[in-house]
Amino acid sequence: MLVTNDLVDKILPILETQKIFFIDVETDGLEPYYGNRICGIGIGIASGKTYYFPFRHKHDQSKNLSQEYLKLLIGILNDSEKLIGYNIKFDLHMLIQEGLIPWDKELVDVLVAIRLIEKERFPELGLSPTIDRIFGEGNSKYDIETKIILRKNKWIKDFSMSPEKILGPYCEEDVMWTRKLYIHSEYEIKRTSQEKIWNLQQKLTRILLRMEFNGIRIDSNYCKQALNLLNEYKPILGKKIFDLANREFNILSPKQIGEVFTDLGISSPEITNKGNPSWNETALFQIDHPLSGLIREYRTLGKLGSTYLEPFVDYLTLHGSFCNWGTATGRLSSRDPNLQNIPRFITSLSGEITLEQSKEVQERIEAIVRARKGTSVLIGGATLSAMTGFTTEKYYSDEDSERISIRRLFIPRPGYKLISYDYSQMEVRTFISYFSNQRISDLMKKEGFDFHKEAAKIGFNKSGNEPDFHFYRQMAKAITFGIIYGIGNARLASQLGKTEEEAKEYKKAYFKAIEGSREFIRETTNNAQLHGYVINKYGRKYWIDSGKEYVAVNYLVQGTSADILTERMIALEDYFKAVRGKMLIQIHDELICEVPEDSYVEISKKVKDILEENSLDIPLVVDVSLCDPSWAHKKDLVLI
DNA sequence: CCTGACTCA
DNA sequence: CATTTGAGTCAGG
Repeated sequence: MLVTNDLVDKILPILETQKIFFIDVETDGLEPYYGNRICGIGIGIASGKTYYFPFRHKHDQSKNLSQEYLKLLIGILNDSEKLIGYNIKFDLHMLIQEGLIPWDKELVDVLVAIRLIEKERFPELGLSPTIDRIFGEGNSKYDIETKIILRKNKWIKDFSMSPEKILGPYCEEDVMWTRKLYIHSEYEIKRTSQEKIWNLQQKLTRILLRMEFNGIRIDSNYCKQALNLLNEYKPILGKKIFDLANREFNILSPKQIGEVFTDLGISSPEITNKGNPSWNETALFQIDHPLSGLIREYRTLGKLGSTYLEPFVDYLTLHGSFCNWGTATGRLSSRDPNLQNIPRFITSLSGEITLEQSKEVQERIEAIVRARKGTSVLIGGATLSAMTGFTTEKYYSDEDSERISIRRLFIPRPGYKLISYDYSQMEVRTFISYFSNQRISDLMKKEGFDFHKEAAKIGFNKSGNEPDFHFYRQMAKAITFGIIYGIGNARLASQLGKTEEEAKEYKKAYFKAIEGSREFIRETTNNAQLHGYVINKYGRKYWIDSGKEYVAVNYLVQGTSADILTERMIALEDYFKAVRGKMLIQIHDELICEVPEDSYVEISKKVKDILEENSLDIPLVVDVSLCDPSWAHKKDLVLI
């Protein structure tokens, strides 16, 4: 029902009697924190009745309800107990701009429920494709027809341009279908015994809403400074490349890079997934020509600028969005911007050749070289320039004006400290928990326990003091991740820099050392084959295609880890409410938070305890670091 | 193995 | 001519 000025006084009292609402808002754009606003609100109630309240349609403003009524409606929503919507965080951010206070309400995202019950992972997760899948093709006709009208009239980028007569019924259909999907998914979740995981996911929605609402502060001065530095240096580097190549070309185009190298008589040592010559980092590492190092450098700078500096330069606070739907395993994903892949390394602009590098950088290079041992031309000092034509490093210092750290952009609000809480070797611990290896479980309770070191000791019969022990630790580490990721023997071998036969031998020794691991993997794969699904420790069900059973172990380990963190974030919510702490970013096994600076040490002690506790009884260890004054300055925080 | 963003063609 | 699409690359776990 389209709510008009003569109806509104009769309808609001009906809504006042309700505690649960289905909601869908229409807006003039997608960015609630950068000026976009609601033009109308769709509301559904338990009986199935739906209403559309137009407030800011530009087409015929006489049909809009006054701002007084908007306030009254928000008041009614504020008195409710439960709000249900499809991709509900978007609607809530918009409603927050109008005064909605959702922080103690039950918030239900029907999209999240749908993802738990659909066997297949469909790429189309919008409301209309979903109702077609679940209730039959053709049910979303209203959506297609409305979108055609909107597009034809150029209203598609700003729905508020359209008349309420068009958008109202459309919005009400959305609300109606949201309700139907909700009823359906409630039933299906019970039928597939996923109540536990659904309960966690539901609570997580409110936490993610809060994180997105909080946002994270950006040091825009540093951002501008870094961008200037980059823009000064990039043309110089470009010119160097053109001089060496004896021509101008688009350095970011793999195709054109290929042409340049072909003309120099150099062919690619790698191929892409589609079988074309590849010019990625691994390939360039193996090419003994000064161009390859410079191209790698140019690409890194390009990425830094276009992905991590330019998009942030006009903002003081970044409000990304975290999705608790969409991933195969139950992890979160992050977008607009993606805050889960902010570079850890620091990029040096001077083009210097640095031989002394941090352990982390060394390992990175070693891994690449090892992967191509035998075919690599990377032997001896002559090729070092290709390898280290530029450097990336781990530690940032303010004095160094020739280096750029993206994490340096991220700072706390005034009055707060930025703290990072990191799970130590979380996936490994989850992996071990699947086959109750008591001996390792006991060791894992100790602070600073290094699983890879231990695996190398017992797997390869080492004491830990051998000169080549580092090598064996790397082997053990590669095998552990290889197993968790479900990679085949061939890829493991290439990663180890060994033949397939040798890799198998290493794996055998490993399985023998880590008692129970082989049986766990075998059983999991068998279950996937037998039933077509596996179930993780929280009851999350993963449907697995025949022939892809090797993903099952990864799904269980990655998914259970993700669900542990979800459970712990829920546990943190109440405590943070009491002490004014804020969760800002989750990166799978790490939580970046803002904590009041006057008591950050005491609070962090408690947070560590909360995060280490868990209902699965896995011995988890959380490392706490202070990021002061920025994320780039991350340092261990000793808590006594 | 699980992601998302950007660029080119 | 503008917009969409697939491939390639690379940032994180």
